[in-house]
Amino acid sequence: MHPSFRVACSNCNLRELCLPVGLSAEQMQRVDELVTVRRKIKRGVALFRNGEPFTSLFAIRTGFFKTSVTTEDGRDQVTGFQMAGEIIGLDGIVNDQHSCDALALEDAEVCVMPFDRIEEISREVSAMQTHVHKMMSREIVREHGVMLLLGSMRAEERLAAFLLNLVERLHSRGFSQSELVLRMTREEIGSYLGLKLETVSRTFSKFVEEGMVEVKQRHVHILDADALRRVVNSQHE
Amino acid sequence: MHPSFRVACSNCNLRELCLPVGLSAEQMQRVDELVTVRRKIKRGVALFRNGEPFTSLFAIRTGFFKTSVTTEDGRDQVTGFQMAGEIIGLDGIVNDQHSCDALALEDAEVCVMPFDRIEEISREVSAMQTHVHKMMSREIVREHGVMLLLGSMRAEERLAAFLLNLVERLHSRGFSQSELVLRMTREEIGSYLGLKLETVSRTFSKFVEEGMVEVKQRHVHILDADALRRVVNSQHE
DNA sequence: CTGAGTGCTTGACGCATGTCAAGGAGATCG
DNA sequence: CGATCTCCTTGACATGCGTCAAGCACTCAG
Repeated sequence: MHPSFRVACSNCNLRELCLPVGLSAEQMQRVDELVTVRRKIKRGVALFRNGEPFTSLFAIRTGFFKTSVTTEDGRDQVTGFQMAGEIIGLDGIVNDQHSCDALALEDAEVCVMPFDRIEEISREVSAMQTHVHKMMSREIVREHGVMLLLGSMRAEERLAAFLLNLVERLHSRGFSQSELVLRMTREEIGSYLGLKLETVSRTFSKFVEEGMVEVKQRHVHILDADALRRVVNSQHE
Repeated sequence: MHPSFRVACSNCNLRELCLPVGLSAEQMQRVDELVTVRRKIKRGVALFRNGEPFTSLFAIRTGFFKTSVTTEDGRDQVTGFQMAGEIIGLDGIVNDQHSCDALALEDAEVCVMPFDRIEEISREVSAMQTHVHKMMSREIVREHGVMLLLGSMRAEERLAAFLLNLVERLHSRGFSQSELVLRMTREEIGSYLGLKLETVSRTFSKFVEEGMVEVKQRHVHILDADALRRVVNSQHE
């Protein structure tokens, strides 16, 4: 936890993902005071855990995370996978403590954004305020989508939607629209999609048989994205 | 849409559900400017629909709503049921348009809270700002719970969890902890829980056989809440 | 190189839930 | 009061996914 160089959001290449756009120089200066610390997280290590006090949101600079909720009786549900430019920790605001676990699926670095400072800046810079509101609303809408997926889709539809979503988010960050490397296990995908790992594996195999994707362990090559889209919209019902 | 009397949050008996507590008289006065209009919604009528421009959040004063998302291919998912004191419309913030439908399941009245005014007051009254953030975070956490339910629970567990949640929310509003009237159909419950209406019906019947509840159409009497809790925590896995 | 560990695939089988169908119970309205 | 409609219940059957089990494919340590 030794920021070897001055952190400045204004110079960050992920700026437009984490922060509002169109700020004046003066406003940008205010916002630059937001992130004072970056934190490196090794693969397999938790950024935060359920029950820990909430103080900050985290903007992912590099790496890949999963968030999951757990019940006393040992049930476990992955609630999302997060990549560079995305924000984690919003769940902690309501009770001043985190209500899920955030685990790094590969070595990662996050920008620590103390929430009281976010609130302070939001009161002064209304673009920042709007940005925070939209960020939270976006998460709510994302979760609506997951509920739709879990509540009404079949295994193939779920996995196809998952792959398309992942590759789209990667593409918007400058990666390929057809190649991706899964950072999570089949079991974690299954947890997220409400399926068992065997079903995930079988469904991958089925997609391969049908020529829609190539799969080599965690390397996935999407050969026919339209076919995947048709699977998602198969309006089976 | 003719508010027959001056609307004043400061006098509202639902104040502590919709608004921050511990405001000074001066702050309360600011907040009182928030709601200028109340709107009555008849059963079966939409408060808003997917795609409509977003301008306001709505605080439910009386009545009962469901929110649902729909895809082009006709899939439909109920994302929540909302009752007095709860806020709907948060999904609309991110894209300035609503991304779900909100339908009144019984005659209802809502307080219209223009969002630009919410933002304005939030900048001045930090208790209001915090309140808004917590409201949105609460919704995110609630949806995590639904994801857990949809992703990892079996039919009986889902329905038991649903009933316990409903009755708890009603109880905290001064209603019975054991009696409730369902405002939604079996099909709507099913959509919310990711089940078909027949499964919902059969599961109700099973709970009745086992003496946990009495069910007469939409009237439900919970006879053994602990048994329902055990069903939810059956850690079947 | 070898062995152990973890993650992945595949097969056989079972069960929870979906599907289809029939009929009953209340509500609403002429 | 009877007709119609919507909602609900229940049965019989089908099937998608889970469960259990075996073995393979990487990775990493020694």
